[in-house]
Amino acid sequence: MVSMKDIALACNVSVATVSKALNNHKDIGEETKVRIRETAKEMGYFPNSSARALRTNRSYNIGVLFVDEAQSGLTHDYFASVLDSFKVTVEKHGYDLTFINCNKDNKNRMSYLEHSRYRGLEGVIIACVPFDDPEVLELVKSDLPVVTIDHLFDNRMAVMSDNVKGISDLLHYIYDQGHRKIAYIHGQNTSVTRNRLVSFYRTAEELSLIIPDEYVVEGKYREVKHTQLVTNQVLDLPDPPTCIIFPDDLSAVGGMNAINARGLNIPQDISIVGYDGISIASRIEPKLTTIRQDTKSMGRRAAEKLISLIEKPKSTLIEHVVIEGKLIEGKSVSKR
Amino acid sequence: MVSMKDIALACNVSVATVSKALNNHKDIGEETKVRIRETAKEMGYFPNSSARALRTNRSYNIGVLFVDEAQSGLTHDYFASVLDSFKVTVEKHGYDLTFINCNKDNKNRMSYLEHSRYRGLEGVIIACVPFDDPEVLELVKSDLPVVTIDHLFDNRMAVMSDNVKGISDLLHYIYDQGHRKIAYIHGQNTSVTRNRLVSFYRTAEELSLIIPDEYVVEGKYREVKHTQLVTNQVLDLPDPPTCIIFPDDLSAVGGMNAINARGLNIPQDISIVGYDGISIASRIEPKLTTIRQDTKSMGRRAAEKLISLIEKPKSTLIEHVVIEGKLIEGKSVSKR
DNA sequence: TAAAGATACGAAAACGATTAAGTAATAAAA
DNA sequence: TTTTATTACTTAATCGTTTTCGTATCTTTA
Repeated sequence: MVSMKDIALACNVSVATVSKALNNHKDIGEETKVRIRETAKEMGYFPNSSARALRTNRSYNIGVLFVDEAQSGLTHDYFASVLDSFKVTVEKHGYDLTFINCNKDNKNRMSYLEHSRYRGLEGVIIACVPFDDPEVLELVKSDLPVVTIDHLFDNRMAVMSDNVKGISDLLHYIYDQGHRKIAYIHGQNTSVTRNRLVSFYRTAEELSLIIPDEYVVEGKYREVKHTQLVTNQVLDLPDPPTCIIFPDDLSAVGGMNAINARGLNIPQDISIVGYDGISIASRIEPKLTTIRQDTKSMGRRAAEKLISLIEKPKSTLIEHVVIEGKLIEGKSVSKR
Repeated sequence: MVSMKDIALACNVSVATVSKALNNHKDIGEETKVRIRETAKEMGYFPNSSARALRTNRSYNIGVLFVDEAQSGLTHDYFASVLDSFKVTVEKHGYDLTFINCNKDNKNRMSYLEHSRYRGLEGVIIACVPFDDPEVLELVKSDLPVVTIDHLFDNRMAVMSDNVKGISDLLHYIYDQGHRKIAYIHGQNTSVTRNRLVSFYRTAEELSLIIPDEYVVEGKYREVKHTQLVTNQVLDLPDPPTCIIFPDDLSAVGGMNAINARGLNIPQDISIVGYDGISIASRIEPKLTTIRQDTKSMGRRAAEKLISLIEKPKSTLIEHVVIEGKLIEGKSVSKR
């Protein structure tokens, strides 16, 4: 590896001069700068990030904390898409992305915070984790810049999908199609779910809809089997709904199967909607009516906010960015 | 941040002693070691990876090169799953994962190799990229340990899904169900596709199947729209097939839609199969018959091989690891 | 013409760790 | 008892940068 020393030698200047030339300091003569830069390029020089980080205490490295049942949130369409957009944006600003080790069964492992310090990470994006995990809390309480996705912590930057508007839009749409008996199979008890539920009931009230308790049941996100069970349970009611809201697109597909298995047709016999707007929604038949979350904006905004927090901590306002989704009209809701 | 200096001061020893104690060198007294370790823990010490990397030239950091239409391969189910398993395994061995910046439109950007050197990456996993990209070739030709997924380079470690056996199993299965008129909508011209095609024709010959040229057409991986087009083209043939093999599960869903739109039923009127075995395959109705690629093994083996290459370059055999997939029998192929 | 300022560079310390080489002090061998 | 090993440390150099503080040379200004 060619270092500044080599360039200094080749150019007959000191290492300090090389450093300053490459960093465009103003106390180096113009022709010297040019000469040094050219030699650097010729010799194939690239800085050593470790040395630089050691000296400047800046790693230009951002941590990613994604955990799900499969250890990382990578196979989770929605979060993978947010991460993707996040990655593109931080890279534009010269940062790299490193995974925070979340392999809890390792010997000698560090906590998330310890790991972040070890790698000199300048900030962390947290998504798709159990937010009550003590290690997550340790991270959130630290002085490290942090942005969370779809979860609110006091005094911490967060980027949220607008679940309130999402559910409201969905319910309004279903109502406008003429439905009055609407069930909601919601996900497990998380802040996202709670927000959606609140919005669901509030919107129902606005619309003067009567929602029997049996119409609102807990399902599981992204679980086909369990969703089929719950769907059947709802359909077995003496007075079944004419439309079901599922926790997400994937479980909606599960619901679809349960419905088809009963010989019912979507949307003639029963209407359904999903949530997320992942690719599968538009690929199945009938196309699923759903809320497409704006993962691209979410990732970008999260990145911008985090970088701002890193680079100008004083002047950056801690806020909760809420990103609206968009209703995607498929063919899964009938007009009544 | 507390450094070795602080611990040395607190323990009344030199920094060197601290370092050796923490790294368990044998020339430090047992009680001194214990004392130092305890103080380190109490003071909340964690090593500084930059300093260590600078000095030892070992970063314990591995690069990930994943590119797809959405900039990274993250939203690609199959590859995300491989990466996930890869990540778990490298973390078990104390390595971290950093993305290689693949934002081609950045000013001042480095090539993949330059970026790897800059970050001191010790090895790279390459997947889901255009393998004829000059930058990829530069990386592959370098002295950096590299493992590729689903692509072969001379003298380079590769982990491949067994596409030959996969297609063969699939064709045998379809044949055993009584089908004789089998079409193959294959993906774009890549090495994976070529392998599958060779296997398709060879197996057809084994089975004495006659495959008219019109039955083998180029589709696109993971493209719903285009697949629908091609599917219709095949179904419009004067003598249409009774079963269609699609390039992957996602495009199979596209094909399904085209078939349904014609008023045909799967599998009564026409049978179909996919490839990949991603989650959607088992969630749609009818369940898709497909080849589930063993992404978990692929990721794990890729990690083990790469680490072996890093830690004992001399004794590590460069080889092409081939991982078998498994036929998943759904309900999308009828018995004739 | 002397003092002050500007310009262009260099010397050296520092970041936090690792490690080869050296050195006391003690134990074992001659 | 002297020599040699062994043990348990320390010293100091080093990795590749950045940055503060000098300093020599040249240009202005009084």
